[in-house]
Amino acid sequence: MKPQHIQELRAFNRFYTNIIGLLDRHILNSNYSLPEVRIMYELYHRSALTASDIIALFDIDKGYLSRILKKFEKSKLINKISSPSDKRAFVVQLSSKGKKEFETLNKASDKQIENFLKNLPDKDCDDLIKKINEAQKLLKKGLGHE
Amino acid sequence: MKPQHIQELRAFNRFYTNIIGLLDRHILNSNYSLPEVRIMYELYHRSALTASDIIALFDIDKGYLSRILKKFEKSKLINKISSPSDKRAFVVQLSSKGKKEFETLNKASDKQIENFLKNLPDKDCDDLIKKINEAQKLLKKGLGHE
DNA sequence: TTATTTAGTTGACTTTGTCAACTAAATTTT
DNA sequence: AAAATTTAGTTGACAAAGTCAACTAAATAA
Repeated sequence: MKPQHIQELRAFNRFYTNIIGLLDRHILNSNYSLPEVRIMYELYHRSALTASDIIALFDIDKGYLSRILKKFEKSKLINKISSPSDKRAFVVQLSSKGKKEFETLNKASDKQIENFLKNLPDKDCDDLIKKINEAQKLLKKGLGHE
Repeated sequence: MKPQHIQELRAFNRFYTNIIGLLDRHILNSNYSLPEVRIMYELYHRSALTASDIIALFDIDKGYLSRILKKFEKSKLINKISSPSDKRAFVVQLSSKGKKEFETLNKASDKQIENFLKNLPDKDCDDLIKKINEAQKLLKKGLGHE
């Protein structure tokens, strides 16, 4: 690794922090915070998780999570099913209202990205996706050795 | 652009949000918040900016910025030089203490990235940087048409 | 059985960020 | 040039986001 590499990766990080910030701003105009949406995302895709699972996934404070789930419960986005095998724990699932809500957010995010990509000629778009996929693969390789 | 592209870019965004979050956690153990460090970064590299310049750069709330600069001033990281041409405005510069402080943070960030990259074989590292640079170029092209 | 650990909750708190009202100087309009 | 508007930055009041530690109750280990 050359010293230059460090500087270039950091430059990319600054750049991409801005992009992500821009995209996230969008979500922040919804009624949900970033962590909330990410939790919904996981619940949507994994169907059932305990609070502890979510803590492990995101390394989020358990008090904070507890409140987020309480908010979700209050607005009927989730069902808490108390685990029969462990009476302290419960499994969380998105309710159908929760699923619908997530799908709405998800579609909006898709639209946003679509809108962004549509300014890029097809060839460039194809290239871009190839490159980020390859980059991601390499990054994962790097992380694997942590 | 194919529908698949949207999904892949979004997957990358989720992935990279985690990476950035991981890297930033580091800064958050320093005595500075992310916006603070980013402001220092700009001051370090551009040498002199007005508060309005900074607002334009980051699209940050001016009240919030005002307090950040006040904090910097209190800990003698910056000098406020009131502009002779506009008595409402002032130009901000890092003091030598401020420069030193930033350099310390900056070195720690370099180390962190170095540490991350050192797990990646040289060839991969080279590839990775090429790919993110190319991706960045394409992304900028996309943004240019917004 | 006692001790320890684990799952989740709650209260008190800090940090981060937003909003609107405000002062003073600069600029535009008439 | 006087009045009206805009711009630069500050301040107070507040909301949202996040942290920390004490707590209950159940599970597991000694």
